[in-house]
Amino acid sequence: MLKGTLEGVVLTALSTKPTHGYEIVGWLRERGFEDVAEGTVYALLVRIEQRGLVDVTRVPSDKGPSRKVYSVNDLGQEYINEFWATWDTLANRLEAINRGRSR
Amino acid sequence: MLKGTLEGVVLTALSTKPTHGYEIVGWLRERGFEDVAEGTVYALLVRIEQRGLVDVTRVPSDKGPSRKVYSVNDLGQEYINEFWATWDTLANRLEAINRGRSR
DNA sequence: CGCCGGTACCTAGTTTGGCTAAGTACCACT
DNA sequence: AGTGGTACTTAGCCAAACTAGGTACCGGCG
Repeated sequence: MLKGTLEGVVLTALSTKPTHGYEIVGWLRERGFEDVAEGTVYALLVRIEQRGLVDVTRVPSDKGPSRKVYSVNDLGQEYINEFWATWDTLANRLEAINRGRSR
Repeated sequence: MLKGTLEGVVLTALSTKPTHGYEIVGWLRERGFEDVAEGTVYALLVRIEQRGLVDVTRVPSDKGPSRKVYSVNDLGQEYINEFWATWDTLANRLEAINRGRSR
């Protein structure tokens, strides 16, 4: 059911604080997305990079291999705004249906 | 972004009133899902039937070919409950992230 | 020194569930 | 006979999740 929302979520995370994939995974876990696979996140990051929604810089780490730090650019910010707008209308529609259902 | 939610929505619709595919499409259109393709709905109906979430009866129509009327069974109702539960937690998580984002 | 665990990233292949774009067929009405 | 609304079906595509690995860097420990 998550489909499509993960991208918006990750971009939103990156917009408040540019960071790298491994940390994003941890950030997601803290927010209830426990069973999002690492591979999913990395694939997603590749995708948003290819679409030009984020800028990337390599940053060395003292605890392991160098990190790819992603930061949201203008196009990405635009995407984020649209994402939350569509999320909002979808949530409203669903809420209306949920209220009307028989329980 | 709709992915996965359509099923729950359609099943919920069917749980309040058993009906056929063509009417479901209209029902969806009235509730903001204007651009859900007919093919999508019929494919979805086949899916939920194969999973045993609905029972089907053929009902003749005086305006066209006979209708396949779907009604939600116990298993389907269970699915609906789970669907709204997961939707709820997802919506809460998203809302929390949305509140926290920089605008 | 070697290896283990944590950090960090990447890939191939599959499944799911949308989409388009057709086609079929029934019926009423003109 | 043809048109338009009703009603269902199918084949094939694509995005985005998933599984299930692999690679590599680093510090610390025996």
